[in-house]
Amino acid sequence: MSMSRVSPVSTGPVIRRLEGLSPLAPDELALLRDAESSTRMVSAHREIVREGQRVLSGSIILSGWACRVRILADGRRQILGLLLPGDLLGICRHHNPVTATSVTALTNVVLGRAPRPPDPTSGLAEAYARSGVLEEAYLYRQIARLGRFSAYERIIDFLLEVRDRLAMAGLADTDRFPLPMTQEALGDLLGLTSVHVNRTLQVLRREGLVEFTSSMAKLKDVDRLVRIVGYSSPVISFD
Amino acid sequence: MSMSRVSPVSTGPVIRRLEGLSPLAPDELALLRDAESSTRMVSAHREIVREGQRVLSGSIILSGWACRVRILADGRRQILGLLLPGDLLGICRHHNPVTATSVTALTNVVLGRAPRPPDPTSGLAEAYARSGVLEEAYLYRQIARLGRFSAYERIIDFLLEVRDRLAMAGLADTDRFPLPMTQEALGDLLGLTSVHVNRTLQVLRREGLVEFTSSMAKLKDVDRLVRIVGYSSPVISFD
DNA sequence: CGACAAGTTGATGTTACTCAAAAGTGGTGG
DNA sequence: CCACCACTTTTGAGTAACATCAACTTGTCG
Repeated sequence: MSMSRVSPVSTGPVIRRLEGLSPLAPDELALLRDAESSTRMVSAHREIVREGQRVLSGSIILSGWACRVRILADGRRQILGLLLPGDLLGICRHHNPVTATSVTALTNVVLGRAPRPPDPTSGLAEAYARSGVLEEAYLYRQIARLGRFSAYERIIDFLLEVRDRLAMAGLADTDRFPLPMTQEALGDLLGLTSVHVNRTLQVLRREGLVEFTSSMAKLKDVDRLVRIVGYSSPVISFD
Repeated sequence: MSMSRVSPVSTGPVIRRLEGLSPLAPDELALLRDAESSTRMVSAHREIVREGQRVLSGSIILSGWACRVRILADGRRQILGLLLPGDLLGICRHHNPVTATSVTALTNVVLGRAPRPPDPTSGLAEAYARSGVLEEAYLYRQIARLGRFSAYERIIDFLLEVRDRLAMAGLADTDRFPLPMTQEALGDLLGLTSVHVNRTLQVLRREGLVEFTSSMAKLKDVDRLVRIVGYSSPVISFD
């Protein structure tokens, strides 16, 4: 990835993120801007797609947070992964007609229709492919988190991942970013109870590692957090 | 999927599995049989690919068990997912050059070169695509297992998944199938210590739910096991 | 037979869950 | 503006699940 490209200040999260994944031609940028004109709104807690439903067309998250979720027979809930602004949803990697998971809005969400790439070698197609690779990487990270991390580590690792992901869409400072999730939802994501999330967050605050104010998280010592969990950003390619 | 197709008795696990995913033309079957002639052997505990390596070409597992694995900085190990006979490995969904995870042989493994599908609409391409969808479904299941299941439930759910997957390759009876993993490895997969795996297996045996003999598992009451964890096989499509 | 890996057992410690209630927060309508 | 409501966060006390440590036993294979 070129390090010298300067992004214009005014682009939205979608273009920001996808252009960060692969350089886009002017006509592809135009396609993406079109996507932002035909939108679908989903309010918080509503379902976006239901597990087992046929996939009709791909979408992009223009704003808001959503999650893939699985509800167990006895009501337990596991959030499998997050979908943040600029993330893609329902991009058929061939023609798999059925969704493997339900997707639910965590906040109010605005969806756009993901434009079909002009051809398979276009920058947009490449960006979609890399987005898919990243999504897979987040799943692997989530598995390692749940399997081998303590509550304390899970929360730190999660915060660092979210910061990284939001930064790709231009939505995070180096140390501050929105975190519009209840402690209940955090528990469902990290395999914990909301009570234990609460207590662990208190520890992190008391240690001066993080701060939370009105749906914003602030990481007060990123280096230390990174060292605690051995965090590293996923590598996509060496091009 | 057609229910009336009768598989020949003598096909290997690869053809058995892929043909179950999508009907294959005679020339595609020939390609797969070729794959079984140029093989690579990897002995147990050896690495098959290393995280961050460039992906050269896709492989198929002809025999043996492997796993995607992540090692944490302090040596903790998490097995992210299993790769069983007939499973694909390193199929580029576009040209993602880098592996997201290491893959290690759990037993001696024989790999074949995955033939390139004649064209994107061929049965083989469809089978590869569905195999990818399944792999994703197993990741989601693994997340839910680690996040919301007890040790007892994790083991049951895992056994049912393995039985399903091996059955697709013709390697499982309804109630009996190979399970060539140490309790240590099971722990690394299910986010538990080997000691706790051992104790939980004892409970399952005492309850008459499962039996283990020389690397084979026998499920003695599948219905009850299915009900305990609310198990259901992943749905691929409605074609 | 010997050696090494795998499985088993016991005692103890820690992490995280459960249940229940209190305190804080934000939105809505009178 | 205030009263009310639902939701979220916080706190406390007790408990269950799982980890840790260390030893011992069993199996496997040269």
